[in-house]
Amino acid sequence: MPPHVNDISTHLKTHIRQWIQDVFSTEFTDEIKLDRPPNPKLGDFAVGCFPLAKVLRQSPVNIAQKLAAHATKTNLIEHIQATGPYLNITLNKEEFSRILCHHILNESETFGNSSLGSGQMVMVEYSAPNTNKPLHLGHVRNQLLGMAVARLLEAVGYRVIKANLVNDRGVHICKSMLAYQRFGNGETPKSTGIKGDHFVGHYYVRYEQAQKAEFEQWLVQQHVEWDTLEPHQKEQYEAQFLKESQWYAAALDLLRRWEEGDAEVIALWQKMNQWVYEGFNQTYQKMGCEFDTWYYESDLYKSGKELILKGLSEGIFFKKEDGSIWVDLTDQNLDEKILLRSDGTSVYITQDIGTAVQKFKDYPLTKSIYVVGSEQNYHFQVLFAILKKLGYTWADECYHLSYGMVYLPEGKMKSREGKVVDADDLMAGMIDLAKISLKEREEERPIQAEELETISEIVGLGAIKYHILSFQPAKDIHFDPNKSISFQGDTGPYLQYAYARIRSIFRKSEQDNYVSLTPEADYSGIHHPKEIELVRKLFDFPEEVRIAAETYNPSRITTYLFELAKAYSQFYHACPVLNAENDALTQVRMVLCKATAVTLKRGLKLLGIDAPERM
RNA sequence: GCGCUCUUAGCUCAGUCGGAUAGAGCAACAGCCUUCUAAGCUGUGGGUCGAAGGUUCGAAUCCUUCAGGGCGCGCCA
Repeated sequence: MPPHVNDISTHLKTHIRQWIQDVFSTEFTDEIKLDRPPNPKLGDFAVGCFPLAKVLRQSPVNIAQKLAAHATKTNLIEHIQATGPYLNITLNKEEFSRILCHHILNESETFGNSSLGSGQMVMVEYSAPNTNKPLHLGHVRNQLLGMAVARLLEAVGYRVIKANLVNDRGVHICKSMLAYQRFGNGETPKSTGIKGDHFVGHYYVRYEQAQKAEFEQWLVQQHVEWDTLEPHQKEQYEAQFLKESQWYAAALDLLRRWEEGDAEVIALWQKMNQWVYEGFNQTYQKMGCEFDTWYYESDLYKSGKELILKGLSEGIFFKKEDGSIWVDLTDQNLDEKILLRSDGTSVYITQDIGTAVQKFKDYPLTKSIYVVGSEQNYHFQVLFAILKKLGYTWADECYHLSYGMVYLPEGKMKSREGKVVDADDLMAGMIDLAKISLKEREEERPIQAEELETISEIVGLGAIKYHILSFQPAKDIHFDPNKSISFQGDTGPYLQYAYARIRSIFRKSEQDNYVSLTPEADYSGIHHPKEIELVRKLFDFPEEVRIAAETYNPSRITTYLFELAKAYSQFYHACPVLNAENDALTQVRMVLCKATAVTLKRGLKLLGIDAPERM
């Protein structure tokens, strides 16, 4: 085998730089961007000469022509052509595919990985559930995003700490506890056969119902016609009611006793939270969520107070007449924000300040990422600004990975009103649909009962995960449970199907040599446009992983994988593998198939999606 | 009212540093299973990139204004 180029893009960029040096006697130090020409006939790569035009004070068309006239071929570079302001480069397909396939098959599980983040540790905080109700579609988005970003960062070399910050205290937790005290009759998840988080969530709903009934009765006593009120009047009445509500008072009393350490209340709290964790863990396991460390608000809710007092003594914060402590962020286009109440107790952001500091004490982090919905954009601006004022230089390395709201056809999800898509229901529903689809195909593709279960789970979950992750994080999702997720077209199962077809080819080959197949082959047979398009797509994967990781955007990967699977499906249709014209062509197409399978599996893995051996 | 954000085909979404003719999927219509899985492939129709200005050789992309949607503006979390 002739000596070959290790890194195709480095080879191209080095040569392009050399040509620029030769023709214009100028060293071009900026990044050279390799694009793809709009029409494959123009070449495999394109370089726009616009950045050069500025430096050289010549038209990009001229530059492209001069470079093309001077450019020299190599083993890899077959043809260079100027088309308008673009320098189009056509590679020798035998070399291109040979180098690439060797690389992919040798790398295998690590294809696409890089070392951008080596030596750096980053924390990704995600999920952040409340322990009074089950996980819903909003958590699903959060968790899929958190896991995908964690995996992407690992792929580019970061050491990643996945953290869960559990909201396990507060009046909302006490509400479900109170309802359980009053209606529970000693029932347990075990005695009722209900998953623990749903069991507790049921009592939270019972509380809300009871308080709502009390409210309606109260309105009658007040002689108020609710429907005729203006919004601000409604707010006034609601506030007034909360002061008089027996139910709310009882919940607050439980909270007070919890904070005092009342043994009976603590025991109940621990028992009910334990039920919830058991339920959450089932959901986490099914979704593929993992955590390296857990933070609990019950441990942290008083933290941050000392930091505020220290900041006060240093003149960073100020005290108002009533004794409350504030920070003035108006110089940063933000407002004044309260940090400690007049009675000296913490507010939400006080605790977040303490927790942020704690994370950096616990781990030598270089980055700290918060996966939290866009409704808290302002909160995090304020939080990071305060940390910076306190003098923490790492405040600049804190990043709010904000994601858009999830809307149902009837509007925003409201858990208090039961207007949610439950995470467990969603997954079970999609798995059922996948099972139905598999059964419909049972005649052509017989399937055993056990395999039916595992494959429908892989496919159903794949459909959800792909769909949710295919949106850019910042964008809102309008989700229709009945219509949004399908198994056809631009979907998770489409990618899984491409993978399953490859595995099927290997099973049908003389001996299933998927594992043992080496990249040794005669690549001179590669010439079909669909083969070449597939090779081009495979080449793009590492760059896509890099961009997705740097921008915390898994939807780059969904888009890429769909294009890869589409290129493969077209190849599959046009280019017989086992029935190719000759054995050498079969061999090299097998290599292409394996390279595709490796890449698909690796890409799906980054998204937390499994690749089924058959479907 | 103030701040942030979004608006691309009937629907759901891509579109990298401003660059070649704005792309997919779904839905609709027309084809393809005696060849490796038809959850697939091929083809057709479908666009004033919310509107108007501006910057630029060049704007879906940057700036301004406007319209419409969303989120936030608690001694809540």
